[in-house]
Amino acid sequence: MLPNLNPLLHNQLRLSIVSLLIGLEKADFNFLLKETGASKGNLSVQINKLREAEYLTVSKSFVNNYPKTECALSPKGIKAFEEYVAGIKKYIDPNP
Amino acid sequence: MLPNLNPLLHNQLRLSIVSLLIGLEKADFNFLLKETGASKGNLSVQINKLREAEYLTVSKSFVNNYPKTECALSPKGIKAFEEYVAGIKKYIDPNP
DNA sequence: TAAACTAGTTTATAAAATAAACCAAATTTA
DNA sequence: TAAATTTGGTTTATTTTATAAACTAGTTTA
Repeated sequence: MLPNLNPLLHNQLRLSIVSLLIGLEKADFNFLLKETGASKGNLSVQINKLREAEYLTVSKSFVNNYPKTECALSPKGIKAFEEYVAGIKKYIDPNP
Repeated sequence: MLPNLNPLLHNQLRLSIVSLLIGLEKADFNFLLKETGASKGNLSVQINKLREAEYLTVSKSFVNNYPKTECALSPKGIKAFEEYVAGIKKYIDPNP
């Protein structure tokens, strides 16, 4: 039977965030905003959901007097992404 | 930028239905019920959404006095699935 | 003929996604 | 220097979606 897909990752915006972070290891709020095309509100909410699940860590600082929010995947997040990838492949790969 | 994912297919149950039908060309309600593990109500709703989008055709008949609902993917559904597969691969494939 | 079963559909509720509205601090402009 | 604008977000309200529970309609079995 087809495996369950982690509902936290089976969402376009959250999957985008994690997919981008997998390649980058670290990214700030505005980078994610531009790359995903999401609204600020939606991005903020989804980053928080991933943070609550401990899939990523969020560090806030001030750079040039402005607040700066940076995100980085945690090992837990990397593992969840890898499992999600293995799972979705069963749905999309006709020859497993 | 990462492509948008067809929201109709980016749902576990509907993706399961289409994924199963891609391999089978035709399947009845109870087969899909067993293979997906969904509730009857949920399966009924999601089949109807796919039918409304013309991703699959539904034919109803009577076999051994009982109603029988059969589903088959349409060319439109096959195309949508192929596009979805191409899209999600950009999210999960680190080396495109 | 009543109980249980088949094969679904409809509907009510819960959860999720999203955008709009908001906020505070910094900066620019008039 | 006061008002307007921009930055970098968060909170909240609304809409959409997903799901299960309840229901329908008919059949079989005891």
